[in-house]
Amino acid sequence: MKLATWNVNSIKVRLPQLLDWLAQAQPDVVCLQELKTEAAGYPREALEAAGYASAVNGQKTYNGVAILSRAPLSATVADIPGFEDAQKRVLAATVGDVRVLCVYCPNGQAVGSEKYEYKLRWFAALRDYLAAERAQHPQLAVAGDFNVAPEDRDVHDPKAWEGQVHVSAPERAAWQALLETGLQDSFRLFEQPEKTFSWWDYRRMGFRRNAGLRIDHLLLNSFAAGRLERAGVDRDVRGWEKPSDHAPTWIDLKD
DNA sequence: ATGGCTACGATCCGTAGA
Repeated sequence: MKLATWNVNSIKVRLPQLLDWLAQAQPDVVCLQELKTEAAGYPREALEAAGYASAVNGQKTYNGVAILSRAPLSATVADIPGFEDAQKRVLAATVGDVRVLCVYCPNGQAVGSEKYEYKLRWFAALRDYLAAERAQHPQLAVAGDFNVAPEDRDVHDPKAWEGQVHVSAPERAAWQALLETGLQDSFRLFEQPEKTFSWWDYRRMGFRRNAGLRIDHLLLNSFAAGRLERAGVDRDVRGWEKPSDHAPTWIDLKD
């Protein structure tokens, strides 16, 4: 089973690239973030024609997440149960024997801002949700845009980013707390090329300079991690016409 | 020191992303 995550930065604008990438990469399950549309504007039929069922938690203009799957999706749950939040950032579904959570974690804007405080509160709620899900499901995968670069090697210029939002100590501690529910960062279970990133700024030729961050992640509990064969980033997609600022990030699990 | 691009929604600029 190939499981991927991609922040598409508008599903309407990115549909052609998404269809091209699906045909090329042949993933079985895909978590999408930043749909920027309500379910009514979601291209369900086009994706069905490409062979994928969709579960959608949409929102106008901002946020919005979906899970695509070739196999049927069941036990769909939107948002973080018990956490009051108007922003559509979370969607869970079961595919085969794997519980899949799609997450679009808050950006945080700037350290100390109101949005930063929201980001930390949101991560605490996610942590509790993951702990509960892990207790309920033998195999758990959490995939999405976490908006945290876990270590300095996940940052193109750690000195320039020091203390900034996405790398600040409280955000990295919040990331660590997610792992401590019993999850592993699949990407780091393999030798990986240095300076592998999943996001590059649209400005200042960020992609051409490889001025990026690794902020899109796939977390697995130990049972799911035992099936892990490969992990990577489809970096080329960031160089396509009219790209998202994120590249698809994926893992292969043994069947 | 700032903004640099892209998407969106209601315009011809503000908000947001990271």
